[in-house]
Amino acid sequence: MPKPTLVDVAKVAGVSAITVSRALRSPDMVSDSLREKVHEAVRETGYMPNKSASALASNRTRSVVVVIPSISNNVFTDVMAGVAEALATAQLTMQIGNAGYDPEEEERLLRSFLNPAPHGVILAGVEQTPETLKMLENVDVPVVQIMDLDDNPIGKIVGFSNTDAAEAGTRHLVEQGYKHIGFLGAQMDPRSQQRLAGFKRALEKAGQFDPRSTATTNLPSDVQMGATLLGKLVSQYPECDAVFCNNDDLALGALFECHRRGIRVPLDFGICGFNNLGITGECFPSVTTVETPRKEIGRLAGQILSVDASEGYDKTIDLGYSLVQRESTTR
Amino acid sequence: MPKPTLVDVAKVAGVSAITVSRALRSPDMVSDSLREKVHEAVRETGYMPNKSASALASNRTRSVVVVIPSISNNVFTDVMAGVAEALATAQLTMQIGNAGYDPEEEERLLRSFLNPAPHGVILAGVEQTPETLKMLENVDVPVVQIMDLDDNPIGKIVGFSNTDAAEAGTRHLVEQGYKHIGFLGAQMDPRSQQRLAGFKRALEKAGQFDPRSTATTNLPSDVQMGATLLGKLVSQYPECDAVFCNNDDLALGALFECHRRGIRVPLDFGICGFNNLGITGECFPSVTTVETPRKEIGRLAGQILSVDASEGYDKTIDLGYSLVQRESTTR
DNA sequence: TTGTATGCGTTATCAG
DNA sequence: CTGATAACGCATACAA
Repeated sequence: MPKPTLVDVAKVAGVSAITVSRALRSPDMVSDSLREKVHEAVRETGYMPNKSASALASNRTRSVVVVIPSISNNVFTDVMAGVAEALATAQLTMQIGNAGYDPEEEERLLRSFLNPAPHGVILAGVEQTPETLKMLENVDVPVVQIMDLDDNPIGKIVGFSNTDAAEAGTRHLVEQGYKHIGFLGAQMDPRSQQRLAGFKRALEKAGQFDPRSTATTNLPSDVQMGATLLGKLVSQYPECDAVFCNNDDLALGALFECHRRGIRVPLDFGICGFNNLGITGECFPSVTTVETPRKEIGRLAGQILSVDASEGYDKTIDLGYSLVQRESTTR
Repeated sequence: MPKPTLVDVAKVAGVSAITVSRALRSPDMVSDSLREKVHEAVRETGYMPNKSASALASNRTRSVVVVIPSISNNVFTDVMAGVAEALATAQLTMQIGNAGYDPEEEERLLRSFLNPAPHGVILAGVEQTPETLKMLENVDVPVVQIMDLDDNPIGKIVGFSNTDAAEAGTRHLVEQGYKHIGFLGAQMDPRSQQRLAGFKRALEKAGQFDPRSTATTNLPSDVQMGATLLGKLVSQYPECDAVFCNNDDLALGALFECHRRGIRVPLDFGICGFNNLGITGECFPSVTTVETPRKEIGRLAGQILSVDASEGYDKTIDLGYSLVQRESTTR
């Protein structure tokens, strides 16, 4: 008996196909006795629902599309883990798209993922192309944006203020008595730009901003780039005695470069990272960083899309951030 | 005109629906003139194929299922990136499952992913449950196993010898003159066990194996665990003057712990990691490691599943490994 | 609460 | 090379 279908199960249970369908999807629309019979028949036949047929008939899939900027960035794998966790309890699956920090690619991916309509969509940030917005509207699918805040999200948005978070990290360096603080940034996407703005704001408030203080690139962010950018920074801004880094990768690279150059951290030079990606807490010296609730963001986004009526949630949800002070800024 | 279908396109092109279908899927079954007309009509209408309908009718999807042991392990995100790259050119998508190093969970995931049948399946290692094997056989879907080697793969297998790779790393430590070499291992899955076997083999060949030399745990592998395990190792094996680590995370943790304890690397203590995850090349001192061709493995697995007849490929493909010597073992 | 009829958009099959 | 017709397995709308 190859691949039992609803009809096969129905025959075994002595009911109609639609009753089986209902017993599985909306158990309380079916009487207790029939529900029991149906479940029994399902077990007996080894029935597995055919997702394509279901999607075709209902014009909806049971999967949530998650389009992230980078699959090799641990920030987003943490988010994905959170999403997966939330979706699992609702019997939903996750369809991942890797947009490579490119809104056009995001659009292309969505175009291919939107037919038939998925159960929901999770997107990073608020920089969707106009075409993307139109598509999303046409399909009428619930959307959750993440990793940022906005007063007018497509659907809902859950994240934190990148500007405020970066300001807090920078302010911490100021409070520790560093006088010439620089900024390291790679992969300068919109949220990175916001962090740069937060950095500037903190220094301007402290009256310490110097135009030579930022070293950035649009190349991908990694440890090596952190070392490179630190070199660039100290050569263009020799008085520099601390850095706020856009990302923990860069902070580690900066730390290692300091080791190589014999610069003492935190005594001569302070380092603050961003995200709290784990390793910053273990290296020597350990690195101060701004922790972001990545997994929690993913989980909440997944949760919102799991429930039928997401009306219980605010349209903008700020999950905040927190400063994790460690050795690299404690002198 | 909401959601144009094949029929809509067919009307515009003045042909039948099935011709449109063919023009898109098997262009050379259709005359040049009609093919042109069809493509024109597709553009005009903005047609996007409905995957559910296609899957239902053909009983095959256009997506490749990839079940990996951990989504937060960069080893596997590198693999995924490779797979995605290969599939993109063949208009295939990737469906990811996160099995958490649990064959039973792998089985559950596959069960839900196998109806309707995907275009192909990629699995890590060779430790599938008997039920998984049976399911795979019933569905008759092409399977590629990765990250290991085996003479009797389910379908094809592309990877490298974990045993040989670990032996090479350990032998390198021997050759550098270290006399009391230990092993650090977390998340002791089957491939980790193979590496442990390779470690032992190298030391036995050198006549240096000591039963106190291994510190392992089944807890997840991360930098912190590397530090913990190093502590355990030196307390149970005080003469220890080098470690081969099952993973770069552990190697970094060991390195940082050496810093904290004032143990000089590489002078007093040698460290060799596994995988070459990038950061090992940037830290201070940089860490020797055994490089594994993760992305290439993913890419090749994706490629094999992209072509109709994968007969051009051997059933077992060994992509090898290579030792990357750095400062942590160079004295 | 349960069942009947019908259609979802595509592809397989078989004719022409 | 092209087309007509019939599935594919399930869910929606309505009826009972």
